[in-house]
Amino acid sequence: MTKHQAVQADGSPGVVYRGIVDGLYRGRYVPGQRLVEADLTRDFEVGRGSVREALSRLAAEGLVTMNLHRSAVIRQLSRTEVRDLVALLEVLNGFAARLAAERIDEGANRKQIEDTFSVLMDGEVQRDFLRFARARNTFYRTMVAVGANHELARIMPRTNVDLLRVQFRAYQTVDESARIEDYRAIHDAIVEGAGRKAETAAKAHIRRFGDSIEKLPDAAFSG
Amino acid sequence: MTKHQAVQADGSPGVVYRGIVDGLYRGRYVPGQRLVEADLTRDFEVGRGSVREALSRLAAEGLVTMNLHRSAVIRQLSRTEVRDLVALLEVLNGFAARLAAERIDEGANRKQIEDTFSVLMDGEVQRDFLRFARARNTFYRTMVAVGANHELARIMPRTNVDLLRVQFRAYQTVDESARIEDYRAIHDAIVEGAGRKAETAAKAHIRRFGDSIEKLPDAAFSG
DNA sequence: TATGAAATACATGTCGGACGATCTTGGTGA
DNA sequence: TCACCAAGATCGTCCGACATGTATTTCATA
Repeated sequence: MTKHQAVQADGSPGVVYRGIVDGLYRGRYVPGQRLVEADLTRDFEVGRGSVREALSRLAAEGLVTMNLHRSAVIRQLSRTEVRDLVALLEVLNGFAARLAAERIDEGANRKQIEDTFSVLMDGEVQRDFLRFARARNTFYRTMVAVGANHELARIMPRTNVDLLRVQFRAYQTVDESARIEDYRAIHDAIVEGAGRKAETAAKAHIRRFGDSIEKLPDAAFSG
Repeated sequence: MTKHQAVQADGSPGVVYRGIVDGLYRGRYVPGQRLVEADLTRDFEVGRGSVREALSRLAAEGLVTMNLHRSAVIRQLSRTEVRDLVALLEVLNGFAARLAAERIDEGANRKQIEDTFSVLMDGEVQRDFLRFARARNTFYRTMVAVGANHELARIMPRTNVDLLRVQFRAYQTVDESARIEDYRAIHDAIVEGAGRKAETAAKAHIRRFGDSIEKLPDAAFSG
């Protein structure tokens, strides 16, 4: 009698994990919100153990913070944390872009980059926050995959870009067209195989993004 | 009756976690070795839940790999993985060194750097593998702490430097004195407040380390 | 003797319940 | 008003059970 689990490909913790990340993007969860284990157990219909495992994975990635004997909370970045994160992302994305450029001629890399990029440039996609966010994530993920540095791939998801995105979604951070141009510059440098140039372009993009966030009012940040 | 847990500062999972990392350095565990949950439960006298949590933390940091329905295994790096890791460390350590240099004049930073560095330079410490490993970890940790980028601090431990160290312990990788000189160069640049220089020195050190590892025989790697 | 499939052993994935520890909150008395 | 204590909320941890999947051994058969 399998009244018990109908194991997903990734298992129960994965269900919870993805459910929360997805809920974040959909606005079901917002930064600062508490995540009580018992509630999640009920909502996702899994054991508390699985919930706890999902939470600790999220905590490891910095998406939630777990305070001892107090419920987990969706993390809300302070000004300093955002600055730190952006500085780190500048370095990492620069590295990723450089690697991708250096390996653009191997296997199906070029095609993959161009395919995901073309989705990103689709006018219809750009108009839908959710679809665009997904397309952008895919593009970045492809960039990392093409770079083929497994350790970087292991580390990247643990930089809470998702959090950044969600936290500042309400604010029109960068002027749309400028952002698109940034992506194009990165893409062009990569397919051109120009490592140095790709690195610079990626870094510049992140820096611009950081600058625009600096200008936001305090209300956009935590404590 | 508290026959139950005598909660450590960090809790049962922490005990297991530290026990394993420590066991790694002490040679109790070696790369490739299987970690059976039941055994760990017995050895550390904690519940299986705690063991599992410790294992997933270790897996998140890349120290062990967990295959579905098969026991966890202490990770053994292949040549490619080592190359990838070294390349990433070069970027990250360079970043850390630069930040540290830029902030050397704030608070007690200078003193902290010099203190931990002097331990590293102690002749007696250098002769003891375990003590030296600890001193080096402390120095790097201090460097990151001084740099004061919280996100970097969050990411760094997740780069399995420990694994690198242990896996190649048997081989005399770099000539001792050269290595010491590298550290000195990094230190000097940092206390000098020369960000660029510190970054270059740190990167150069990692690259030299990587080069020396490239020369090792296949037996030192997995698959 | 070689071989392939079934039976078995082993270990993990997940659930549910239980209980102590600790933080928060709200009420109570000086 | 304020220190203090009781109650509630939640987490940290342990235990036992069973399903699920992998590895190994056994054994009938060619």
